[in-house]
Amino acid sequence: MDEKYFAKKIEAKWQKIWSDSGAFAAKIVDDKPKFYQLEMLPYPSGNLHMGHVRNYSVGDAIAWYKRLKGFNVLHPIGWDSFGQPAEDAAVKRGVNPRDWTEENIKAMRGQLERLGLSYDWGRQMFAHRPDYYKFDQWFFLKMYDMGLAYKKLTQVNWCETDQATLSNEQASGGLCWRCGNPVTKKDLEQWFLKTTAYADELIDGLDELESGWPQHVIKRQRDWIGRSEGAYVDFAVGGSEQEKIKVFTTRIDTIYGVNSIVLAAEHPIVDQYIGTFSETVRTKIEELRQEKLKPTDREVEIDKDGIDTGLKALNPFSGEEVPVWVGNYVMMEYGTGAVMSVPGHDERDFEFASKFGLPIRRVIVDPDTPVDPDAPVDAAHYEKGVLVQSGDWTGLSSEQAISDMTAHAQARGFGEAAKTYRLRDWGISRQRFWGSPIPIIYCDECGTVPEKFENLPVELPENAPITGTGESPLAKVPEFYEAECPRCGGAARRETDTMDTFVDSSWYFFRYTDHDNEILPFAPEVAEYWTPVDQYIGGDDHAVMHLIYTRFWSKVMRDIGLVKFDEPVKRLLTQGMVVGETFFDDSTGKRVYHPPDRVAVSRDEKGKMTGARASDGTELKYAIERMSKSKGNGVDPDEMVEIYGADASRMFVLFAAPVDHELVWHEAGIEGAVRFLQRLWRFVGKWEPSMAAELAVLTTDAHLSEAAKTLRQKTHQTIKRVDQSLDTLQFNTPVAALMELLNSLYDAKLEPDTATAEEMAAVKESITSTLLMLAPFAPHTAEELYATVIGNENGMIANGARFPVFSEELARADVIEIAVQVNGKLRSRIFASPDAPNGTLESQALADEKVQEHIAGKDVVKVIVVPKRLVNVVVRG
RNA sequence: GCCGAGGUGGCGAAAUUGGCAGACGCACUAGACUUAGGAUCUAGCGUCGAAAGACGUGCGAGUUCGAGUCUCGCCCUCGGCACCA
Repeated sequence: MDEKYFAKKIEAKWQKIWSDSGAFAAKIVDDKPKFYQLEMLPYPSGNLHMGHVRNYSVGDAIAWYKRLKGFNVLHPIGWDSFGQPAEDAAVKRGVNPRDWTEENIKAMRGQLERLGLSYDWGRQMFAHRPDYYKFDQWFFLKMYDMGLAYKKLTQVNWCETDQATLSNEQASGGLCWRCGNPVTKKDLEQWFLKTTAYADELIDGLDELESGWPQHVIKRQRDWIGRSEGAYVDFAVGGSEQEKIKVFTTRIDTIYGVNSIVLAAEHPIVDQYIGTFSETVRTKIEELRQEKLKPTDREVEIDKDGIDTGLKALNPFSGEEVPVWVGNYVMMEYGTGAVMSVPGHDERDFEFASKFGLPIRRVIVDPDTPVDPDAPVDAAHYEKGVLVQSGDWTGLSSEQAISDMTAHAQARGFGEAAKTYRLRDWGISRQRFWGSPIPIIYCDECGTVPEKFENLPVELPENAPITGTGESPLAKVPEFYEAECPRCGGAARRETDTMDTFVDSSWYFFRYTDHDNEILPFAPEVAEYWTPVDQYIGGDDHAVMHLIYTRFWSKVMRDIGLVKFDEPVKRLLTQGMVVGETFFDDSTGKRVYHPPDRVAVSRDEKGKMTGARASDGTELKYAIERMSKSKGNGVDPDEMVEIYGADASRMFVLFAAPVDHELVWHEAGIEGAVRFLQRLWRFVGKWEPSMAAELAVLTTDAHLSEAAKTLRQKTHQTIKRVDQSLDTLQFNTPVAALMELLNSLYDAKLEPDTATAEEMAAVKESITSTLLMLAPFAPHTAEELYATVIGNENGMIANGARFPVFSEELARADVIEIAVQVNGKLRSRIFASPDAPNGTLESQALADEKVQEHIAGKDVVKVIVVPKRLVNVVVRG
């Protein structure tokens, strides 16, 4: 072996060996349990960033660990290769999106390969290739048949910057998920997938995921679906029996407090009666409608606004007539677009009523603090309580009233129990070229007709005029849109919108199991072996986008009969962001990343940074920001691999912070990982010549020197720690444990030329264990050294090596240190056997010199002994 | 405003789940080796103190023989949501 650790050389060597031998190609086998390890697939932008490196290093560590633990591991990778950046590139540089994408994939695959990730490259999927998107279309047609895909005219979320439609999930928070700019609304006809059909299942299924998914993701999904239980109540309007306004309320118990009905400006009743409204009212309504189209500014609280239409509605409970208003705070998209306004018990209604001087009545009181029901209402009291001024229901508790009044409304036919959801159907139409065409044809004779399954895929044309102005480029390509009606054979027009790229990622990981199937997206029996995904890893920015869509898709696949389970991902891990240190010039805002040659950092004697200057002497400020090219604080993974090696880069990323924490990239930190690998390399190099020969296998009761015995104990303690950590998805602590073990190997102070045969065997056992445990973090180095130590060139994978087995007996120390406290304060330490009886420990502690000093002249009240840990002497006086 | 997560050395963090706070690493300090060091090795490194020792996990209380960990109250930071009836 080389004297020096030369990362590039061994990395290239092992990458070739793995690739040539098909080491990571997955096959269905009977004699091992399967493990499906998956990471969120990359968008082929052309450049890998450190976030990818983190994501994939974690995934690879698990894949390696599971392989060494005897699992049959499937660890695939593919490309989320449809999407807007390809079109942006086409607009900006006139390149063909397809060529641009293919080239990027090639470049990024190279980057991934240089990291030595253990993927089964043979199973790659490419979203932009017809053999894949054919099945997006296949699924679409299935959903169309099932009534789960439909078209309607609605206000869609529209991003002016990107000139693109967004789903609700992609416009969450009123900001575009891609560019972060505020979202506006636009009227557009578009195709929807009925995610709401599975709303209850999507929410209830979260219970099953509690044990394997991060809590915050579950919480966000639950909030996003936003189920709320209450009742619909009909208010007759315009003095007619037939015309009704249906409201949704969760507080039917407050219905005697209704002072008005408030409608969203877009409510159909408004249009129906618009002719009867005064000019002033019509103008105001138009104004309110326009306001809603504007982008939402989150910082500014919107003032309540509205107008009395002059219409009257009848409260079916009280028989009271109340005015019908239009209000800007009522959303057409939620509930029924109409609310019963109860200012006494709802904050928003209170604000509205206060502003317009509408009457406010109290109908709920707190039974414990009696108030005069007629006293003026100072604020909205939304707490539940006991009903007052509520006809026959007066005196009931809110809970009782809710159930009784709902039943009453139902019996009389003017209401019913209802559930509403915040979740809305998924709008998938995109006026884009670079996506999967929606397989629908419009025929003048037959109307909307689905394409025939046998005509799939509906292929994208070679070229289209891409302008980035918001219309679908496909609408300008006659060869594409001119079609034959699948029903009557007449001339017809093809749908020119393409699907949201989130469609591709909703089912891609099933395709890996059977990636070249031409008939079906995948064969159910093949998927049955590999799926569901055992461990999924990605950023939590997808908590409500991709991760809701893919759950929805699985439920549809189950109903089609492709899979048998409800939830596609058993365990989910969300890794934290990788952020960069930036130095910037406060006056110009110009940012500089921190390679030491460009920024001079001054520190005090403790190492704390006191200031920073650019090379020209300007004083710089320090900040931590999301890594990005525009901020100039990005780190190029290729450069890291070039300088430090893939193993050190990967190891550092795992070691530097817990996976779910944000990771601040410090160039210096990576050197620690390099030093560790070099130290290990030197140690193995020193011992390797004497270990090439077969050494005796150590038995459990081998008679060992003190040094060798201690080493063996440490080795086994480390095996336990590393095994447990990896099993519970911790990666920083096992790396630390391996560093400790290497420190112990050095501390043992054994030398090859003086060591006994037993000591040599103990060192060898320790080293082999270290290398096997290192493989998940630094596989190339581990393989290379392992091959050297065991004298077999093929390495771990080829030899079917297994994770070292922990032995409780060997991990146990003969003598352990036990803390001795007096009144809870640490006073001394004693040494004892780990299984010394409590009585022995007690008397040993009491006899201790320092303890004696502290208890002299006092009464020993009691002595608490915690086996293997401490003795606490409690004294008084 | 509502919901969630979290405050531990100069920094990233550990802490066997109520039992020796600060493992491991970075940075820093001193020394050795060296033609050289941004290599390697040795030692030091929570605060105060010469030492003995005292204090120390955001702040204040409580439970306990014992609290970073449990309970209550407050402060701060970071995320998510935004009139969801």
